Amino acid sequence: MVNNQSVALDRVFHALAHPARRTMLRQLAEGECNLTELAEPLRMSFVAASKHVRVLERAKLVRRRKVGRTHLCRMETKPVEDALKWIETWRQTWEANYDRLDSVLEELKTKLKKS
Amino acid sequence: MVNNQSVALDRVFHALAHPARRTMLRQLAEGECNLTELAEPLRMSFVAASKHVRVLERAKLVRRRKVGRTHLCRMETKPVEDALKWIETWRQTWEANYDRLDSVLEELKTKLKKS
DNA sequence: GAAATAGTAAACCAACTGGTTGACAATCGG
DNA sequence: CCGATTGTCAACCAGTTGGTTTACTATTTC
Repeated sequence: MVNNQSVALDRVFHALAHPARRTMLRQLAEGECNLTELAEPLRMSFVAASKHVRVLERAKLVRRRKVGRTHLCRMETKPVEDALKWIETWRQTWEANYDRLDSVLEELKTKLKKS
Repeated sequence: MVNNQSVALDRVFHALAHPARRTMLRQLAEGECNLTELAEPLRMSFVAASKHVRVLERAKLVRRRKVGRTHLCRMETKPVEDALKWIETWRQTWEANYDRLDSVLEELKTKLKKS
């Protein structure tokens, strides 16, 4: 059935995996921009930049609002929070286990010193 | 010059952008595994799984240790922490700006009520 | 109404992804 | 030594990504 939540995560992480899109997201964090403003700092054609915006939209990291002939883009934070939540759960597991591992190693080291 | 830090982030986010690799990472958070153990829960050939492990290695999320004929994989957390740090910085910006936007909107609403 | 601006759509391309199969190498257990 | 296990490598393939160019639409501005 290929979980929906999983597909959403796929898209978010994929969206974050390109420097041009991360640049856009940092810019969008400052506030709404239109496509021209988003494309301007990038060393690529306007069309290419427009495609990157679409990737961000597919990941629901960006919502678009048409105002006259310009398309204003606004950042959406929820999908990022979901991604962070996934990482956080994962982190809890590894911290539990790796901390345990570390204390086992520490115990071994202490025992070795005593012997 | 295409920043090195940026390439590292590209790889980490790309590594996280596939469900099979996330499954592997969740499993690795429990402790070291060999390739067979990592491949077993996935509905794909062993070779395909092995390629996913290589993607995780390229992102430095996994280190490999050869023990006899088995390859033990261990998770590395630093690259994830770096990725989280990037998101955190980004979040600080958007919280600053979107909170400000929200209070501006709140102020407007109050003024409207009064008039 | 004509020119400039903001953006989409379509065609194309090289490179990469994610999967397969088949053949091989190395190691372990009897 | 032989068979099973663990894993690699190479070739192949269809689909996606990330970029280009060229042509088009829609809106604003003069």
